[in-house]
Amino acid sequence: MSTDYRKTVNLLDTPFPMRGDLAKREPAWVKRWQEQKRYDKLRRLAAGRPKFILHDGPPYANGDIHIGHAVNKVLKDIIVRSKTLAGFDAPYVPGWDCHGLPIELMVEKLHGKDIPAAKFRELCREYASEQVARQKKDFIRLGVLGDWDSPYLTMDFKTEADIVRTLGKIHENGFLFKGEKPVHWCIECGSALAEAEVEYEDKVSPAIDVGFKVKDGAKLAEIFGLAAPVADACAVIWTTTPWTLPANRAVAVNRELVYQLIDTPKGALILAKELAEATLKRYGFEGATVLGEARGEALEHLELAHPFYERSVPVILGEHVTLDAGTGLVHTAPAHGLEDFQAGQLYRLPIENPVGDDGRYKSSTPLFAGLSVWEANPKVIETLAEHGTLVHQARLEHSYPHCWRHKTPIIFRATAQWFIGMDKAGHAGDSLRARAETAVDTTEFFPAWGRARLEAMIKNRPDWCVSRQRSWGVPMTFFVHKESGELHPRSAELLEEVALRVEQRGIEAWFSLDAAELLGDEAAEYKKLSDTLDVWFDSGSTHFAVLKQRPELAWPADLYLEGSDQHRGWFQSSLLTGCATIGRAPYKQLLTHGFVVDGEGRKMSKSKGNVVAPQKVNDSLGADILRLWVASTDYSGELAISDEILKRVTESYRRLRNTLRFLLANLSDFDPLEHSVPFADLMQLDQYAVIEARALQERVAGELYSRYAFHHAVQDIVGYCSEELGAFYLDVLKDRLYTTQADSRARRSAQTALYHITRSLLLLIAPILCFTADEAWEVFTGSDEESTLFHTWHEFPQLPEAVEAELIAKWQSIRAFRAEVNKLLEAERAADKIGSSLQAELDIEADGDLYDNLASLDGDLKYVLIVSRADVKQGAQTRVSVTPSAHAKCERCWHYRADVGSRADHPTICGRCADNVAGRGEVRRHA
RNA sequence: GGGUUUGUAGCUCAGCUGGUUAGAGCACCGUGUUGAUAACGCGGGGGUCGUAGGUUCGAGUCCUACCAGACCCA
Repeated sequence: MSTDYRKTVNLLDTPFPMRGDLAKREPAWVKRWQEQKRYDKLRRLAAGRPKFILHDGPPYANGDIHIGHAVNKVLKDIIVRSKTLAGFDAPYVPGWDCHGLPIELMVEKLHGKDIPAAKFRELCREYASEQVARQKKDFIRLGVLGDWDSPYLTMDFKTEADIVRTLGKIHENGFLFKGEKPVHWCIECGSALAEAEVEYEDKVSPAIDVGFKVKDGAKLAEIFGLAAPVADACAVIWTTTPWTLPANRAVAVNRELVYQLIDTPKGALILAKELAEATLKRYGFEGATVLGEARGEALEHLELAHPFYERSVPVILGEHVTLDAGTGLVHTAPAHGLEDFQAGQLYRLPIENPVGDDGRYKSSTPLFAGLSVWEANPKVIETLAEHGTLVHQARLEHSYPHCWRHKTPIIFRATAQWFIGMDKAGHAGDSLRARAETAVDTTEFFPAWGRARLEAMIKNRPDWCVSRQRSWGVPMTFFVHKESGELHPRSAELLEEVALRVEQRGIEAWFSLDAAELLGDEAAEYKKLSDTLDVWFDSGSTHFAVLKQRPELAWPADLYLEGSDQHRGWFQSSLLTGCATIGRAPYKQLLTHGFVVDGEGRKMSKSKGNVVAPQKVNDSLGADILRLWVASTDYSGELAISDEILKRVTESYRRLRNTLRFLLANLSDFDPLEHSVPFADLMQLDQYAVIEARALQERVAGELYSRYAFHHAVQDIVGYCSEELGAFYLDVLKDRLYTTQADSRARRSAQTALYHITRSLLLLIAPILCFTADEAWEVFTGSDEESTLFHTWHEFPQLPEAVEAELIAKWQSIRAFRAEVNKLLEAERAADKIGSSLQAELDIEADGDLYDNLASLDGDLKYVLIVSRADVKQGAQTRVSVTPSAHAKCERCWHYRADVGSRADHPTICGRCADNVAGRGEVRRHA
């Protein structure tokens, strides 16, 4: 009866299972790691290191997280973890954006609409808290490491106070001013509406064509190339809101369009050429004579008479003028339309708004004082007719904005608003736009085109209107003089007093404040501003409210990282508040990622049914798979996700996991303190393997992680596991690990190399596969208190550079040779001559360096090639002959050797195995 | 319509300043092994480099137009 030699082979097991079972096991790890307070422990460990501050862009506290949130948070987490491993103190304080309209709308939906303001704000606060809790749970489930016990919320009292202070600082620096701007206005509500509160419904309106008489007939003739001055000529506009005519300040034409002067029974009319025919038909003036043509730009500054007021209005140019409807000339009332307003700003037209809060003309309005705008419509038409300026009238059913609450038509109306000026010089003498442009210049962008995008936006953006007429928002805590409308001269000082109160009681401190408390007798002359701040101002101020305030953080941040939509959003609002308060951007680097799309590159939508929920991926495949998907995708464009893609990601994960499993198993009887072999004494193959591992780490940790090129890191790591380890080193190493004596130099040398490789590899994957890395790390270190986070990149041993260079060259040549041998072996296998490569024996001829390299391995060459015999002779050219071995197979090491059975007491095994089992053990020199 | 941006094997990605037969991992096919075994090794097939023009001795790499996407505006 023969011995069971399998038991003499070093086949080790590991508690690190082949299947991760991530979806099931991750939640338990999260729980345990939280109980161990790993984030806090890490803060203590990292104290004193150079800081790396990634400032979290606060997600809006409404709705469960979607895949885009997951991408964003995972990328941030990979960075925080990789920076930690790189030796930085990288605290991460997550945040939430808590004020604003969407929350108001949700609360109205849940609790109804007629709730007193104070109670309403309380409900909003409550709702936001619930949303934060829900999102937080999902973020934590993703493995995101951070200060989840004390995140920042824009509705924290302290934060609210600091948002107020930010506004104060901007005012002090001279960038805040009061202006006018048309807003959606509901007469019923008596207040401004946000876009989201506007519904479009059909409405019947009067549609009228109005003539604006040209004042200078000679100039007109010149423009249209006519010989004689034209009397009685009109520029004709078309409008469905006659009530806005009292506020008319101009007629807009398009620079590019061609206009005609046409002789009609109502005098000469100016119309856009392309619309002339249809328009004249409408008027019943078919067959009229065209007197001349001119481009829109020629008409600029032509003086016209207002259709019923003694007022002269100019022709202006506007790109918003199109051929969609009307006459190609557009009535422009800066007080009643956004485009009109913008055009008006360009031409410095008066914005004067004749309509009051109640939708009635102010008493100062000639002809229409006291009338509501709806009552005014027929009156205006009447008046036009009287003045002979009504060219045509009809009725039109069209889509018109309505109040979502009252279902009544709304109007556009200029109201007093507060702006942060872009071009107005601040007290320091420079404009915010200039500051912002400099700030963009000095910021580093990932990817680089982010700069162009932000630059373009800064260049073109209008003044920032920061005031809103809402209730759930940070108040603009200013006192305004009732008569003059000016801010209180002691605004800065008063604002700080208010801020101190807000710190204690939140924004309610302002809303419930009695002005007399701060102003004393002056209170009668001033009123509290009731406006709130644009929510973008809230999040745009977090660099001050969070980075500047929390001792563990620092200003400016090293990095902001958000989706590409935030060039218009948070990147910009933060840049502007940073520049307006402190004079520079609150970040040094800006990283942007694309949006998630489906496998076909289409955006996700419920209606298309192509939405991938992160919660679902977590619960089926595991967060590490989701994280690996994020990491292996090039985020600079869109990130595609689909079942197929996730399946491929899972395959990569398996490769990594199984590699780790093999490494851990073969290290399970290795104690680095006790068994390590000095690097210089390692077998050459092991030295080579360690050098390759070090090269990987240098590339991945040194270069790719610092450039945030995670998808390249994943490719390199997976490639390394497949090529370097699976296909070469580990495959070759198996014989030595399994068959040599457990504590032999040969085996400990291999294990020493594996130890370096494993430790390095686990730390390299740790930023991405946070669960798997720590699961493995606990096995690797034998402690469940341990974490990859508590360490920095592996420190590798080194040989003199020249020695290493020679070694690398040598083994590269051996591996190239090995690849050729594999092809030959495959041919033999195909010809049914051999099965396992160990059935083959090789007779090799080689010359030059190759000969030297192969010959230098002596008897160890066969192990490198995984054959039973490999003899090398010097020859003129490289030649390899493969022979199926004629010898018996050693039952223990599976090599086919002549000396199988040479020892009587071990008849079924080869000589070296006998030596390993019952002797002093074989000696390996090279591999 | 404007600004920014993407399009290389079934999937995810490489291909630097233009230069020999366009690479890798995974998937697929064949095969070996059964001491990484719902794993691992070996070999192999697979790409008109979105389309069409152009510049050049030579273009995936430069230019133009177009097509199909993405983000932000209008």
